[in-house]
Amino acid sequence: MDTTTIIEQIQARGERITLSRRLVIDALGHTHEHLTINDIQGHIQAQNPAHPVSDTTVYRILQWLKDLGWVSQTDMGQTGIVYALMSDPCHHHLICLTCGATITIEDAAFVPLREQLSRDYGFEVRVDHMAIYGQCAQCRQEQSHSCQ
Amino acid sequence: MDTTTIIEQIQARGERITLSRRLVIDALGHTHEHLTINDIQGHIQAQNPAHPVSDTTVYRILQWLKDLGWVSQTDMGQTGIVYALMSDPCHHHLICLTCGATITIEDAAFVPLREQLSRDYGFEVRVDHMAIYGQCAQCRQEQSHSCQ
DNA sequence: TTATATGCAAACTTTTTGCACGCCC
DNA sequence: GGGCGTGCAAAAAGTTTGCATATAA
Repeated sequence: MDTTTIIEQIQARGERITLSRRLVIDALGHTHEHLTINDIQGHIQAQNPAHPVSDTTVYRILQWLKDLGWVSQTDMGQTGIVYALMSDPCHHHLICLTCGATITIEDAAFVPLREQLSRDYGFEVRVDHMAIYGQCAQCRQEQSHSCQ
Repeated sequence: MDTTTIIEQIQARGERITLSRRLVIDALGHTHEHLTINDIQGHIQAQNPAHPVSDTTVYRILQWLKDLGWVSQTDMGQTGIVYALMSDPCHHHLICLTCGATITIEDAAFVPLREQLSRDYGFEVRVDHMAIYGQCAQCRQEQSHSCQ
């Protein structure tokens, strides 16, 4: 779904669309990566230097989009907190606690878990992104060489 | 595993054990819940008012325990960041984005996922706690009553 | 004795709030 | 025109750092 469609859907719900809101949505829609506040600011700065959006407003717009269910928020640990459009194709990250590497994985791995949580608890998982911490293959190998 | 055993194991690794460190470990070991910095401070205050531990030191001790792999850190959203001993019996939380309810679930639900990530990516998940965001059964039901 | 842990104070980062002004519908 | 969104400045919350002192081994 492109950002124009998203904006139309938001408008159809009676929400007011301003230039600032459009710019934040465009920044999120421009990539499938997950963006920090700084990433969003940087993208707006690069794409539309004539209309900077203050930190305050970016925070308020992200809160509004989260409340509407259009944006997810994820704590990526060292990287900080990142945001993404829920409409993006789903993917997730494995984050290595030893070397900090992030491994992108498809959503398919989570489908069985989601089905189970829905079946057993009636709980509907509503994130387009999950961050899973642990240790990557390389670091596991290196650690096994030392006398641990 | 009780906290005495944990402390012995840490000591066996050549780490220095101080009263402050013992108190933080005791606070974490006293419950199977996940504790915020304030929870830890509060527990120390209640159990051992004669030896308060400064915020600075609690942060440093938690960082140290995380590096050693004895403590997990989880972002619980509104509740803030919580810590728990990795040796505790594993459990996880479903957090409702609508009403804020937290539902505790057993670790068993995650075993297949962990096995798959280990098999497919060589990645070893190392958390004793995962926070999963979504919407609980009751809020799903209530929302379906309105014209959404 | 000696390296390491701690407390205090201050700095720093990130996020939130109050209020006057400006803009979308 | 009226209500809602925005920017600025300041505050608040959470976390980190430097340095002198205290303590475990």
